Amino acid sequence: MKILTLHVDYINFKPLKKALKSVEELSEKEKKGGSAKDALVVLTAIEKIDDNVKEVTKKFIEAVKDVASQVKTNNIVLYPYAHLSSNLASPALATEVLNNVEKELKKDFSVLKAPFGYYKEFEMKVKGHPLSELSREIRVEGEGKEKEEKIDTDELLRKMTKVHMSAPKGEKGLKSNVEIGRDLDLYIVSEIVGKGLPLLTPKGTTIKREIERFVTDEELKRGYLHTSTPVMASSDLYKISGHWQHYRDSMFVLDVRGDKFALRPMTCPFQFILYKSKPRSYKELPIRYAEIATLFRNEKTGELRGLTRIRQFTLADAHIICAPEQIEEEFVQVLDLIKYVMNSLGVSDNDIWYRFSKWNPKDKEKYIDNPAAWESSQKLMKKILDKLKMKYIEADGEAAFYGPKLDLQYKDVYGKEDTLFTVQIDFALPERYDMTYKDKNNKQARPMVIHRSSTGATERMIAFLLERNQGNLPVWLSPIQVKTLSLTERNIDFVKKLNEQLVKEGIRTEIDIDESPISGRIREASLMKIPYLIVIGDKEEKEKKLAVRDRTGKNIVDYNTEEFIKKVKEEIKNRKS
RNA sequence: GCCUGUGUAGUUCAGCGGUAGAACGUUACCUUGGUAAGGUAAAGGUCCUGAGUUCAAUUCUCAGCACAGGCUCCA
Repeated sequence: MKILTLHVDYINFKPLKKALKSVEELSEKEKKGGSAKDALVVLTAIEKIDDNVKEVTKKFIEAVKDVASQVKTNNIVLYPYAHLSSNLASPALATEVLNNVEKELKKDFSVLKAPFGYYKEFEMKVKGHPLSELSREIRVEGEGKEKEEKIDTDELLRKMTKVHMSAPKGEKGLKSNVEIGRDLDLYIVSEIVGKGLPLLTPKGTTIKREIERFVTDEELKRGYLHTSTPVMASSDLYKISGHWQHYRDSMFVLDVRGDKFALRPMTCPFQFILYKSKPRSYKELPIRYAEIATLFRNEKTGELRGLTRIRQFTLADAHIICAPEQIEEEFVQVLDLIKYVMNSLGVSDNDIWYRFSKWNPKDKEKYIDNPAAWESSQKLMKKILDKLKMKYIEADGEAAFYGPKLDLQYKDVYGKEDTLFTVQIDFALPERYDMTYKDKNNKQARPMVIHRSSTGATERMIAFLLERNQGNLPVWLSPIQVKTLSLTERNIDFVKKLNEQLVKEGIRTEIDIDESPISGRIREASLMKIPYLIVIGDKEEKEKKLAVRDRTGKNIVDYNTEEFIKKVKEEIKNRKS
């Protein structure tokens, strides 16, 4: 990076036209240009090698602070000035550095930034004292030619095996999902992978898969159409909805050969594109698009926790596009689905409460400015809730930026509140995306959209279930459903054969043919919260009976093999909790 | 992002200004048992990383990284 600092009596500038195609449009305020008095103008050229944004920013701030303190000014004008270098950075990198630098400078100075990527007219009067004109070259150490990246394989390998799974006990000594996840071998957090990116083990993955299979099958029965859309898209896609403007800071932005892309933080626009791919008739509505969607949100570091708040997560997401007169019925249907899902997963009404999340008319920044639409959609939601005689609390300022929400809230073992499910009525995005259909009178009409999740984020749901049940998952969700243990060496063959039979029936199993005493092995299996343990000794082999121990340890019952298989399969099928 | 705490064996943790310990787990051998811990032995460590103080740092100081809790936020 090269900078030229000028201490001026005044500077005036005004953008005239774009110098770069890919550059963002200016706000009305920015179009008018800017001016400052008694300021330090920092003409700045960002170069290709400035890709270590953090370090470059740090050095830049140091340099500017140094000069500013010498010339005794608190006003900084950050002025992108390409002409200082012949080795310029990509516009994306330059923008990133400039934004970052601006943010940091604002902590200590009054900062004015001239727009990047525009031809600008400007005039200024430089004071002329010895320190009024200075140039600096900002280099991060080890950069440039010497920047052969040194890879310390040993260090990286050490980091790779470094697992952090320690957490305090919650209220009443309950274990958190982190502790349970560690003890039951469900997931790990590896330092080398990165923050908020847990790795599910085969056992953890089993739980996730079962939940997602269940909800997919149920949605298909209820008329949802499942889609499969990309996990990234050009930033333009998110600009239409306003997500880019609202949430840019918590999106993962990528430079794809000079174009700006982002990993998707939500599914809406993708499914809207599918809707818009051809003209729609009222006869097609409602269209219910669903997707088990992998989403990415660059949450702030302090917000990340266990499986409840992570940077990549999976949402059983859906968007119901319907005519305004259908919205009430669809909303009711969504609630019915959620109730069904809750029931199947063993989430009771005592675990959660309903929050009717409304906008805050005073917060113009956060919410789309359309008071009439807000009032009418909130009224509609309230009407539905009251009609269903639901108990809920009202919360101002908790709505999405595009519409009111019904959130199902829960508390984790630490007593912290979080959202498990959410249903949102959206009046705004259909308009922004210009979604239409032909109504009965062959007139263009505007649909409404319900955004909803049927299990919430799968990872968070798993965390909730683990904490709620302290690891004792219902049989259908248990990673291992039946474990068979041999009492002596003589029983190993029988155990193996029995296990094969169980596996063929679609039961998830493990065997333990260890030669240590049975009590220790029972203990080990109990700690893993396996629903059924079968011990096979000579007696069982002879009598062709299975000695089955349930998770409570209180009942040890003899079954014949067929009976037992039937029992377990039925429990799985009925999702008995 | 802010505040607080933590980082030592695969895991959970103890410990200490003079380069380390337990339990569980792992492996081997012994043990052939009846529903929550059978015995013995061995292997396993850059005490998170970097800088500073010091004759000497895993230990003290600072910075960074990661994890956890609280705040804030959550499309």
